[in-house]
Amino acid sequence: MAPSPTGPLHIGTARTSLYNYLFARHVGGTYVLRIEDTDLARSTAEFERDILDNLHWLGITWDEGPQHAGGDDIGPFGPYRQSLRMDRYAREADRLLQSGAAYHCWCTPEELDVVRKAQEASKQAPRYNGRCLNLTDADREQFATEGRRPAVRFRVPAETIRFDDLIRGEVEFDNGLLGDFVIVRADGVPLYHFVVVIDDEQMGISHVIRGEDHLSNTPKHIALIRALGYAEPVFGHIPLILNPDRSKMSKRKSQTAITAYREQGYLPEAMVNFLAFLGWSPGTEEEIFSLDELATRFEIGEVHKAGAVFDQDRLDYLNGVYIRALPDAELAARLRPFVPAAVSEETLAGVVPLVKERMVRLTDATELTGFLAEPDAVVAGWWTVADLLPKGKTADETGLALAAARDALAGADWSPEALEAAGRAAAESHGWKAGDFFRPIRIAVTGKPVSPPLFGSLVLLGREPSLGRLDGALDRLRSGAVA
RNA sequence: GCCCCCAUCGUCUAGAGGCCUAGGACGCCACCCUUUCAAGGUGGAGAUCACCGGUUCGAAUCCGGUUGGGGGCGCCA
Repeated sequence: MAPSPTGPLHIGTARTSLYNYLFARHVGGTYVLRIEDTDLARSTAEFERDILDNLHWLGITWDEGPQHAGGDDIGPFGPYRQSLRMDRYAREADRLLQSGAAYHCWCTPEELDVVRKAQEASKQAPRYNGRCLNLTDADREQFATEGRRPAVRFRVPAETIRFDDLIRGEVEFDNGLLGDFVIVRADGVPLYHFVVVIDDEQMGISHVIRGEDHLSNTPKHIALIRALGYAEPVFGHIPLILNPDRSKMSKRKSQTAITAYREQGYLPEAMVNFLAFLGWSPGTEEEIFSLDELATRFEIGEVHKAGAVFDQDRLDYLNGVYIRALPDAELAARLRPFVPAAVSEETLAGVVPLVKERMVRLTDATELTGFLAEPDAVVAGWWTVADLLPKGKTADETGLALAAARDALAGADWSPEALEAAGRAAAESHGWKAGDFFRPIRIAVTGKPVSPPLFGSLVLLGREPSLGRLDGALDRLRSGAVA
């Protein structure tokens, strides 16, 4: 797996990492992580940290590579950061230059841009025109005195490249259609297509599993591999994750950062399960799998060829499934970062059984437990007198009912069972349906028409605060405030 | 423009010639349960398997073409 720290861990990169992980674990191989940070201008330590942290969060572990951001490498073929391997790339570039498989190109970006624009305008394939292929020494001297620095271009042999893709089977390209591409920039920085091939060889990579967007880059890599005399790895190109409009999933149209999902309260187990099924299925009707189970079932050859739309509804459903499957104590621990600090450990433990079946994301706890953390005045601000009234009931009628409810509850033991018994008895003697009777209580205490189970909520809030909120509601009702 | 890849319900998918009058899940709708909302249960709508040819006794499954979609063609990765 070779992420580039030019942005936070992307959904697509996470899924590619996952498939690599599952494949490696399934076949008992060695999983290597390499940081592709040759683009110094865009790579940051912060993004590297985000990528490694979130990979850890998902439970994806690797055998070789930097284990933590800024940490030491593990493995015999390091360093595993490309920025630390520049001398190796320079040596290989020299070899190619020596053999004539590569040549210096003195064209400036501006000149290349002009050519490319012209090609596009005349509906031609945008490719290098080979201008620097047959330069004389005088030409080169001239360019040098102009202050130009040459880039290194690979002379792509015009031949048909065939390879057997793990997922797509036989694939064939005509490299005669390709232009010579740059492998080392004028400033000496080697480029992706070049370094990836060198590292794969030097790190003993046997299987390259990556996104389908690299399928048409593969013939370039194979040409380079042959020119360098390397062993050819096996390639597997997995389908892309798509925006709802079926284009490649992008930041512009979808939420792509794993961190964002993490911060919104998605569970890593749900994320992994969801991602694994975006492009693969075990061929049965089972759908809930842990990472380990996935690793034992996963077959790279079963991966689909077509892209898969990222369906947030399905992720939400899976997240709910995983939340409900968590033991209460475990859920409480995971909820801690998402509930206000004002909510005590005891209250949190008590609230878990009440909210467990009502959550899609961990962040839902903030909403569900707000009435426990906020002061009375804030909670009172969440509703109006009109909200209090059950359908078809007047303010006066509701005031009478709420007063009766308040008295009944005040006279009961402060336990869910006793409160419910008292509440139901009061509702019956008042002649109201339980649902109508409980509505003003619910709103007065929790501030909202939708809440966790009422009597458990009352117990969690406590007797005095609960009765206080009921009294406050009664006052507002009696003062005739119409809102 | 050129090259490559792909194509089963809205979405994720099962399906590797007869088991398919195409199965499951999400979402949607209805009902049940129910103190709200969920969760759960039951049922339902939803796919002429992109289209057209061909092979075959028989095709969603094999072959060809068409159409549609996607990806690539950077001194980004």
